[in-house]
Amino acid sequence: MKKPKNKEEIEISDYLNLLIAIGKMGGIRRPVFSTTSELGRTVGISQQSASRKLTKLENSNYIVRNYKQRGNTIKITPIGVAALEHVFTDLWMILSAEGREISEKIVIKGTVCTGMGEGAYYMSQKEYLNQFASLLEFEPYPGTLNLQLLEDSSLRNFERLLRSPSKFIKEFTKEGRRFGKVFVWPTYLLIGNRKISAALIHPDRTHHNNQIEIIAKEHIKTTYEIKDGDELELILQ
Amino acid sequence: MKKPKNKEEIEISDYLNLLIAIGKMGGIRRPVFSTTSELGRTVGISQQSASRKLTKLENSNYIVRNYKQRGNTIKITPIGVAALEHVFTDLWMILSAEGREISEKIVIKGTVCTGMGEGAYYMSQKEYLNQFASLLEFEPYPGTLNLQLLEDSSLRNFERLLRSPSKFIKEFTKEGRRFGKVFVWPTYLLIGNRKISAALIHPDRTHHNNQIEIIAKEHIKTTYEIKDGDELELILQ
DNA sequence: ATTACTATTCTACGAGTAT
DNA sequence: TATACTCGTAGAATAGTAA
Repeated sequence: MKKPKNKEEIEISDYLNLLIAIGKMGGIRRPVFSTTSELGRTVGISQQSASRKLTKLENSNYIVRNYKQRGNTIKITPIGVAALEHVFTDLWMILSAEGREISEKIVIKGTVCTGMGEGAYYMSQKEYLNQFASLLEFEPYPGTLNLQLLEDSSLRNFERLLRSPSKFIKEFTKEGRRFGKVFVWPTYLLIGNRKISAALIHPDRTHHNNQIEIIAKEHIKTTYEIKDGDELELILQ
Repeated sequence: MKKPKNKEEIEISDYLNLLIAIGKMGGIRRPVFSTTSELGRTVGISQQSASRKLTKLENSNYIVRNYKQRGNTIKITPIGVAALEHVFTDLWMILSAEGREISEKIVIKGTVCTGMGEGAYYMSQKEYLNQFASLLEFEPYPGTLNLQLLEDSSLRNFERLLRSPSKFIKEFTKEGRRFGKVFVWPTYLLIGNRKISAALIHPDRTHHNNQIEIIAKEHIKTTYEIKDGDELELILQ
C-alpha cells in the first residue's frame, strides 16, 4: 500500500549531496537501484540518516521510490530536478559573471529577423507540436521567431545554454523523412514590459551560429506588433 | 604522509546558500561589503548563525574578510570558488546527461617518486592499518606509494577530490603521541592494462602540495616492477 | 539482506548579551 | 550599530534493533 504523502518543506542544501549522488547513478533519467547503506556510504552519513533523508525527499516529492527485496529503486521527480536546476542556475550565474555586476537574470539579446521558413515547416508537424506542448506550459504557435544575436555576452550565454540541462523532444520518422531531436529551454521573452512565456529551441547542442529560434503561444510578430530589426530580450529561467 | 593537523573541516553543502549569497553580491570577483545580519536575512538564518558560519568559512579558507566598523568586506577565495565549481560541475554533469550512463572518469596522473618514509611509519601503526582495512575492500600494505602531480588537470582533480565526500579514519593517541585523522578516497591505480584497487589518502582537506600518497594491497613498486619516474594514473570512483 | 523504528548522543541554531 | 561569545534547547545523527 502506498504511504500517505505528507507535504513537507525541506531545505534543498541539506539534501543536495544525496540528490547529486542519486543523480550520478542516473536517477534523473530513470529509476536507479540502491540501498540506504550504499547511499549513506557515498555521501558520508549513516544508513539510518540516509533512510531518514530518503523518506523526507520522498515526502517532499523530490524523489519517488519503490521498495524491492533488497533496496530501493529511486527516481528524481521533475520537482527534484527543478530544485537541482535552481542551484545550478545560481552557480552558473555567479561563476560566469564577468566584471562587477551580477545580473539577477541571464539574458540573451537579439534583433528580430526572418528565417528560412524551415521553422514553420517543422513546427507544422503535429508530432513536434504535441511533444512541445507536453514539455511546455503552453501550446506553441506553429512557427518560430528568429533572433540574430549581436552582443558577445548574448552569444556566450547562448553557448552556455546549449551545454546546460534541457528537455528535448524525440526524433521521429514520417513518410520516409527523418525529423530529428530538438532541445528545448523554457524562457521568457521580454516585449516592452510584458514577459511572455516562450522557449528557445535548437536542434544541436554542439553547433550553432548566431541565430536562435523561439516558440511561443502566439505568433509573436503579429500579436505584439514586432517587426524585423526590433530588439528583444530572452530571460532564462 | 605529513603529520596530520587538527584543521577545521566543513561540509560545503552546509554553507552553499551563504556562499551563493556572497557570490551573488559579487564576492567571487571582488571583496563585497555586508553584515552578518544582512547575510543571515538573505539566507534565512539568524545573525548569530551567519556570524558563526562566516567564521567557519574563514577558518577553512573558503573566504577572506576584513572587519570594518559596521560589517565585513568578504571575498571568496580560489578554494571557495573551486568548491562552488565542484558542485556546479556535478550538477552540470548529471543534469546534462542524456539518457546515457554518467561515466565521466576523473583521472589523476603523476610520476612515481620516493617520499620521506613517513608514510611507511604511519602505515605501520596497526590502529591505522585496521581502520583502513575496515574502510576499504583490501588490507593495505604498510607503506605508501608517492606520486608527483605534474599536469594542471591532475592538480585540479586532486583539489576537487579533497573537497568531495570522503571516508576518514579517526585520530588516536598512542604512547603519548597523537595520530591524526586521515581522509581516504578509494580509487583504481592503472598499471599498464591492469586496474588495481587502491586508495588515495591525505591528512588534510585544506592543504596540499603536488604530491599524493596511495595505498594498495601490495607493495606496488616491487609487485608491479614500478620505479621512480614511471608515470601512473589514478581513476577516481 | 534490507528499511526504518526508538533511544540516545551530539550538533547546530538562535536568544541573550558583552564588547 | 557591529561581531561573536555563552548557553539552553530543538532537531539531526547515530546506535541498537525489530520486522
